[in-house]
Amino acid sequence: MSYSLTYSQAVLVVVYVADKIRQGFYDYVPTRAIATSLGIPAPTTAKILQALGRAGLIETREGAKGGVRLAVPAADVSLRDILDALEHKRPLFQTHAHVRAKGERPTRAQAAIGRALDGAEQAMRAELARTSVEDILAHFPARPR
Amino acid sequence: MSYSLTYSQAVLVVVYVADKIRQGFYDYVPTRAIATSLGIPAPTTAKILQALGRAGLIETREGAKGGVRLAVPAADVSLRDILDALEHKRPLFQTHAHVRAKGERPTRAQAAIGRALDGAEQAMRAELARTSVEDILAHFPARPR
DNA sequence: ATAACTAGATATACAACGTATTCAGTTTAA
DNA sequence: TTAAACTGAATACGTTGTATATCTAGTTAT
Repeated sequence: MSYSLTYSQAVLVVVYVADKIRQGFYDYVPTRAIATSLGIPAPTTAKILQALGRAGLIETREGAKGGVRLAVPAADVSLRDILDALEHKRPLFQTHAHVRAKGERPTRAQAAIGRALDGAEQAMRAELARTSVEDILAHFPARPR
Repeated sequence: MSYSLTYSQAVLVVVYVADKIRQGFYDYVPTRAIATSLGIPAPTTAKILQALGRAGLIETREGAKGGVRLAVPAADVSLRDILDALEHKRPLFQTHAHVRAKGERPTRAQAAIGRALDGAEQAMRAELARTSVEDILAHFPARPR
């Protein structure tokens, strides 16, 4: 199992939008332009952008010359922010919800397992928080060749 | 999205089997006994055990008085071992496979994103590797009350 | 008025998951 | 030898989530 493809696409979208600013384009970027450039279907792109907008990572403008642009500086957007925008802090591991063990021993085991899995998830989230969109941008030049 | 419920169940299963040994029961434990005690459907339990068996974490015995038992000491089984047995090292994040961005800039962005996501996954896996089944067992007493 | 945009809702196909059932083979005990 | 207790394997089914497509409605600039 894995995180949805949409998350990776969302990161790419945010990076693309941030890159536009870095290249000196400060206008709103239309959804369709993003979709075309990144090879992501427009409806999917729109959905991603809506989630990012609701999370306050981008701002949108309706109407002609509308589109999206970054609402916060690229350095202030971490991969974790994007994950939360898409996944709404949904837990990575399913622990207590549906396992109906009988007896105290398995129940205590479950609690211990749950804590360990939580720890692993927090480790991952902490690592994601360490990487900002600006860090990604740093891997290629600001100016197109 | 999340890891399958099956993974959490698998951990619980391994802990249960290890706990049996700790309680002085060295016989093979039948699948059905595990399923009943843990409230996991028998076919699901069987599938989990098959995966664990293929990974060498447990050994199985067919026939009457058959069942499963731990193939390695509980201290040598980490939560990561169990994850790999169930998920076969499938990546947590979908990165390169289906995003068909056009141009070098998005492609380089993708590579950078992929590396960052890999790092996050490795952080999680490292954390899982730090917890053994014995660590889980340590959270409750060896002897039943 | 028209074109270019987002927002929202609905629909569809597909994959994955969890569970159930059936059959076949193995092993032990009586 | 037979029956019971077990695992292994295959198949089926229902549910859920995901990705994509389509359509309608509203907004904004020219």
